[in-house]
Amino acid sequence: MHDSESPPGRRKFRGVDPDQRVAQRREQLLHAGLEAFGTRGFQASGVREICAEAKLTERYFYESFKNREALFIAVHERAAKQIEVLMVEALAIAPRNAREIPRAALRAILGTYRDDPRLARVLMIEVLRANVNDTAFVASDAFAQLIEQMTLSLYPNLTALGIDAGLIANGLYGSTIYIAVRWTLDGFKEPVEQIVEHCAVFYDSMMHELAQRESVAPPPPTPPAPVAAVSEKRRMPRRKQSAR
Amino acid sequence: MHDSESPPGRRKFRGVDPDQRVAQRREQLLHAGLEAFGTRGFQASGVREICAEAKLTERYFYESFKNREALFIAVHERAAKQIEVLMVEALAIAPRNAREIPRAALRAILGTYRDDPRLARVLMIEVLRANVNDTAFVASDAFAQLIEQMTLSLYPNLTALGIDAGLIANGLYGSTIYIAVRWTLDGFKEPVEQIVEHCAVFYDSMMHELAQRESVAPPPPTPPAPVAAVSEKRRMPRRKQSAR
DNA sequence: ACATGTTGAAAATGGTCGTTGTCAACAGCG
DNA sequence: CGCTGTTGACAACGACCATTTTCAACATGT
Repeated sequence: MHDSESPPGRRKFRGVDPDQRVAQRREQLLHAGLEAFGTRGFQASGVREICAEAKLTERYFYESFKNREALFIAVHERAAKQIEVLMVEALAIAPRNAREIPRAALRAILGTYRDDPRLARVLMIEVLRANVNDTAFVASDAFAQLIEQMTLSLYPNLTALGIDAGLIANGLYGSTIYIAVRWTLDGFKEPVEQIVEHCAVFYDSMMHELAQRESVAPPPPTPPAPVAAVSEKRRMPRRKQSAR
Repeated sequence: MHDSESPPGRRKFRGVDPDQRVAQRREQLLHAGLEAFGTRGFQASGVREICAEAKLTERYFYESFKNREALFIAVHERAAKQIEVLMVEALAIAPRNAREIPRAALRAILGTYRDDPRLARVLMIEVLRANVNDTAFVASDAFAQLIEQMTLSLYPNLTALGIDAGLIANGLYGSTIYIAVRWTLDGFKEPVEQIVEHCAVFYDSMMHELAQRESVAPPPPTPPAPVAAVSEKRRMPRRKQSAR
């Protein structure tokens, strides 16, 4: 530890200045982390291994990340962001009805998982193994948010029926995750479209079920209503991240 | 390590002979393991800690278990067996129809989880963190088996519709797990019956959806048919446990 | 060229865990 | 009683890993 006195005399190195070099190393570590966590898993990926893969030494690891978990969180965040962007793009050009919206989102997500299984593993499997937060199970990513938003906008008076839209969204999320994980662990044998359709059965059937329950209950029936547009990302932290 | 020559002079101790003493210590370790894994989690439970809780020393740990994972597997197996027995008992006295069968099973399982949250944590959460098997996600316990069996007996010609009953069962399983985990992490605030009903929505809606799809497809329609009795435990290892 | 920032390689530190061993006190049993 | 199995408490060893530190070689720019 140096004194925090003298201006730390920053200097370029091979044409790039310190901040850029740090960012570059951080990038290498993120790549290596995705590769390691996404193929060998969190537990099996030691810091040394990751550094070797990044062609860096441990010193630079701790330059950018507090510890291994911090790297995992960063890798996970980037992967989640990537998936979210792809999903939102797919939804933007999808027909705005209750049948196509889930299918568009599922196609985007599942297709991405098949194209890069490391994302599938990091986002669905390893996230549960790292001590990231106890609530990784709970609807907390963009996909789950969308489900709840969609459910609520389709059937705004579910609560009058004694149904908690959050729980339903969580269950739908779980059904998708479990099917997707099984597909992943099986090595993506079936075509994407088949998995999409199997996942979509849950969304279709839930929509029908909820529509029917509404139709035999108090408020005015709302038949095959078009779902509300997927507007801006309305991030509402459903649950506090357990502060490590 | 002794010579394996002389009959190792076994002797009683406080009225019990060696085998019983070993079994008794194993029992203590299983109890301590459930307590440790079920409250603090797998990662946070070291061998020394578990031994202290069992009021035994490490020597006796390795007498009964090869390592910490082996203990976890044993704890998990016992918990799974316990849940399975309770579920089968509940099903035995439940009305044999598609509405009550899932509810009876869900009531038994969720009630047990609320009465002993350690079981919930070990069976749903920690099992994914221990290196037990990669396929903990995949339908592999008695509950998931029941789901698939029930689905298939209700709608034997799903395959003709291009629907894989195994995937559907896996998805139903996932929806239940995710709802149950959320309930668990929330501290079991809602009453059991409310969670049962939310989980049951998925089973109800799936039954309706599949019935409708069958009715508009080739084979003869089979309206609200009674589900086949839950006969003997037909254990068919769906997937090989990753060895080691 | 010289002082200093920067890098790569690797050693040092500290902790945990699996595993084995030591030792004194105690219990069964001839 | 006295021999030996048995127990409990705990030290000891080696391995592994995360994290920190050292050090010599190299790059920069003045």
